[in-house]
Amino acid sequence: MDQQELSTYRKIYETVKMIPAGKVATYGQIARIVGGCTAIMVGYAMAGVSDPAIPWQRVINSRGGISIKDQSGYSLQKALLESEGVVFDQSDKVDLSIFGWQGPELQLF
DNA sequence: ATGTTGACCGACT
DNA sequence: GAGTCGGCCAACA
Repeated sequence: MDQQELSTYRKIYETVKMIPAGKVATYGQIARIVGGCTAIMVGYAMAGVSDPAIPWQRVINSRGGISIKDQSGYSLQKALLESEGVVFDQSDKVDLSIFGWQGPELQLF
């Protein structure tokens, strides 16, 4: 992993840290905000995270669902989000029009 | 080096 | 809604 990749990963983590509690963002959204990386890179970055300061659970897929295949990881993420006030519907999906993070621009206001 | 998979996305049928 | 495809790129065998 060279310096450019480390920089990109740092940006990913910085961006994820900006997501407020009770809100969620999608992999593609993070990738667009960071720039120069793709959604699946964000997924890899989240999988390898060890820093508890990073709210990795607030990153979900574009359909508002959890993408973790591991069952325990899946239920853990869902539980963490529900404890923050995020609501899942009958299909285990989050309504992004309600809980979706609008991006870092919103925080300037 | 090559092929496959993946906590993915978007467009298309 | 479901299934397919191409694209992106890191990790792994």
